[in-house]
Amino acid sequence: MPLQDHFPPLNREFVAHFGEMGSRWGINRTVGQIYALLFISPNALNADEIAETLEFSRSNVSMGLKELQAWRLVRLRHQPGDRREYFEAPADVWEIFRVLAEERRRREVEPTLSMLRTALLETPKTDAERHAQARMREMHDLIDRLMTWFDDVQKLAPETAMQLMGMGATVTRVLELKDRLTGKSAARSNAAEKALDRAA
Amino acid sequence: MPLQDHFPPLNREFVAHFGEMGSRWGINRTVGQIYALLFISPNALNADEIAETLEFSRSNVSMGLKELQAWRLVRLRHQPGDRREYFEAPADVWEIFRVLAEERRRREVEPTLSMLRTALLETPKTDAERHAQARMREMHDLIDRLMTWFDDVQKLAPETAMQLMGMGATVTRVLELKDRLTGKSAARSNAAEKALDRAA
DNA sequence: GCGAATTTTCAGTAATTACTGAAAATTCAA
DNA sequence: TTGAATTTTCAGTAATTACTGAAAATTCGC
Repeated sequence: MPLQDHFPPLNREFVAHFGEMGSRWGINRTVGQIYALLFISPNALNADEIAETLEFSRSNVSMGLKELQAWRLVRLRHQPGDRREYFEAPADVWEIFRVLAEERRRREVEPTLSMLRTALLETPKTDAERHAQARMREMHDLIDRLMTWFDDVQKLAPETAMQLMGMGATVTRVLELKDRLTGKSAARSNAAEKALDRAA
Repeated sequence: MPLQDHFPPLNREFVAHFGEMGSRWGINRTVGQIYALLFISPNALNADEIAETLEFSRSNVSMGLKELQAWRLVRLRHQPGDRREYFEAPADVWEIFRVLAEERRRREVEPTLSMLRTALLETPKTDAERHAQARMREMHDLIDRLMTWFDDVQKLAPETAMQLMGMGATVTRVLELKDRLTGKSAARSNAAEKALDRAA
């Protein structure tokens, strides 16, 4: 009886969903499915088990696992008395999020910032270039700010970061205090009010 | 003399970069390039101008613009005395970020949450399903928390949100105060210290 | 309404990306 | 070492996605 016969409908659907989602990101369908399978699996799986469950070729699984390792999304283990390699997804979902964010940043954000910085060093020759450079500066500054801030949040210990999530309202209060001290008017939004209620 | 001869190197590179980046996301290369071109353009462009500058077919530009409109990333304008449609990217980079985040959420996060919620309503039949469901709950709860918190931040007015970016350290202080009041130990990270210095 | 200007659609084709099986490479126990 | 077990590579092919030109649809001034 092949393994995939033991693959329950609930689990199948989860795996299928991540296959679909994977293709909306740059990640391909089968890589998404392999990751999803590992994520919900109670124990580490070897490549043959994955291939049999998902009905992919062994070589496809090998390539998929390589990509997941490049993303640092799966961990390699060895079972005593078994030469095969077993793979698992980290247990802590917050860690998974953190790793994913780091990798996307390294692969997408940093090259973009670097391109922008290079472009900003050039002396514009025409009006078109002058305007383009001004726009690039706006983009650069936004990304740079988002990243600096994200660093601050991300480097906190998981439980502190999770705490932070429930505290948007408190943050708003701090800003208001600062505004009051610096004499600016603190226009408190409706959204902030709701967050305040939830936090209370 | 074709328009693309006036397309300066600085601008070309920016457009090319966003083409590459586009394909790393689900977005295709030409859509990324069209958006980049509109982003750095000092004035709204019509489809023919875009097609000529980027050397795409007119129909390709038409499809690309449709997709950008579906993402709410471009705005349609009309010039007096001209029947053609002109397109532009919003000037405010923070607004662009907000719209992008909203769309990705609608297209990717909400369907995932919905799938997870459905799966969590099922009664697990096997151990495999029981474990899978527990993992799905962890994932659901993380995403749900991230989204709630992101709502709070996002709904603030742009300048307030931008202010917030510079205040990771203040947030940490608030958390420490809360910890002290509730008797927990407040392990303040090195990263938070650095953020504090920067904010001061 | 007519017709020129403009945009959209879509079938066909090109380009890209994904997947497979077979063969090569690696690993490790004996 | 040898060789069985296992993993990786890769050339060929399948599947998917992107792009084009031509035709259809729409829009709007007259």
